[in-house]
Amino acid sequence: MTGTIHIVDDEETIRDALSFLFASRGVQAQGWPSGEAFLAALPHGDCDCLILDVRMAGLSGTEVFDRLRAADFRAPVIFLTGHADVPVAVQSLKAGAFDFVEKPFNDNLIVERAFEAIARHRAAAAEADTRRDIASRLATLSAREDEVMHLMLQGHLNKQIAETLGIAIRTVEVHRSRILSKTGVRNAMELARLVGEFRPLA
Amino acid sequence: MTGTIHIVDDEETIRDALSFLFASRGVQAQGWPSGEAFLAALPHGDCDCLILDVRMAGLSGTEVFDRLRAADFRAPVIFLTGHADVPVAVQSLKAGAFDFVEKPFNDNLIVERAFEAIARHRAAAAEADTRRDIASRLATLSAREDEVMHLMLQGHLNKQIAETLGIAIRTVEVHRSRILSKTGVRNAMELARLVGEFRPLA
DNA sequence: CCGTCTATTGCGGAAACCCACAATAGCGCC
DNA sequence: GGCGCTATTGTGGGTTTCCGCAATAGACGG
Repeated sequence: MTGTIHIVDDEETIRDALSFLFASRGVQAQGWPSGEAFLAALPHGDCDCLILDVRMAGLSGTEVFDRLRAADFRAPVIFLTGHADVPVAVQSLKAGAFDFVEKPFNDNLIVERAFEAIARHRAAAAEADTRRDIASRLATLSAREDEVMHLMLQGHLNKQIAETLGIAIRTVEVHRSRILSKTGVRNAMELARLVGEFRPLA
Repeated sequence: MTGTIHIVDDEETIRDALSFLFASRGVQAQGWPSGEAFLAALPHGDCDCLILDVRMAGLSGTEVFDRLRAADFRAPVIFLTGHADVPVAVQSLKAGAFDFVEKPFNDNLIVERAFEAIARHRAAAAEADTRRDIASRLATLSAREDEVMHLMLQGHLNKQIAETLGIAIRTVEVHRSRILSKTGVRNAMELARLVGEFRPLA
């Protein structure tokens, strides 16, 4: 497993222990003594997983989490907590946190959770790439082409689309051809697959 | 809001208070004094939401939850807990519980959570219905028809499918026609939409 | 004004799709 | 054996799709 884990905890012993633990597992780790310090650096691209303590001087873990979400931070967040607090745990999980681990924690457990979080993050990033690619292709379509595409995807014949839009069949054919060309597919079925991957066919 | 909520808690005062609260909001409620009693009755179809206490004599709430999941019980489960226990809360949520509420709870909060759970349950049930309908249609296809359908959905021409399967084009046309007829769609595009709703196009 | 792009349209020919009508063969079940 | 179902195939005719070639009109920006 490779990747980079960031650890935000105001207890230096925890930061160092976790950094050493992850380094021994082949993962890079960087510690931050406060939420403020981490937010000031905010390494979007160079963070595969964030381990975040709940209770800290200054900004609390949950406050940091709120700011990260507002900043569209996508890496998975594993909370550490030394004091049980069910509502905070429940709310954070429902808000998208990856996990909640109590201190003192088992080394194997924290590593396993972190590695799973990284794997999930990787998969989600790949899917986001695909969606971005498809979106950029669809963005090249003119308004009319977009209109024709939706009718195509609903299974309408060219003559039906022509009637609906009040244009000639030949015009529909031209739009169809340009849609397929711009999106890089060979036929309407491939287009359906492309758009289906992007979002549910509406 | 209509529906039926079941409440499992060994404290009679809690059961009665919640039953009364929900009845006053137009929702039917039924109380059970133990997990064992609820599991013995196990009202699959007549349960839109289950409110389940964590700490009970006999089977605990989480033990009941495990058994419900093993029994393919689909209604959303809201846990009540009077003693904070973060690992239990985290584990239950990750296992699919809808929410975790601490006692003593605010009436409005519990009602709001329950109503949202019911709404989610309804939406999920409707989606499951759609998937079941589609599955039953696809189940009517013969092995050969299924084979042809997949090639169709990949955008292959009839002549290509014929070559791939080593059969005549006319045979491919016959299979196509039967596939559309059996699935109740008008053309290949509608078929793609149907299958796309069922599962991602592979 | 000129160039670029989109939207629109027509003609004619080729390819692809669709299907009624008809038939044979194989398999499984009663 | 008879029946029902699936798989397969052919013929001929109609419909739909596709596209090269060609052209006009409008909007926008330099």
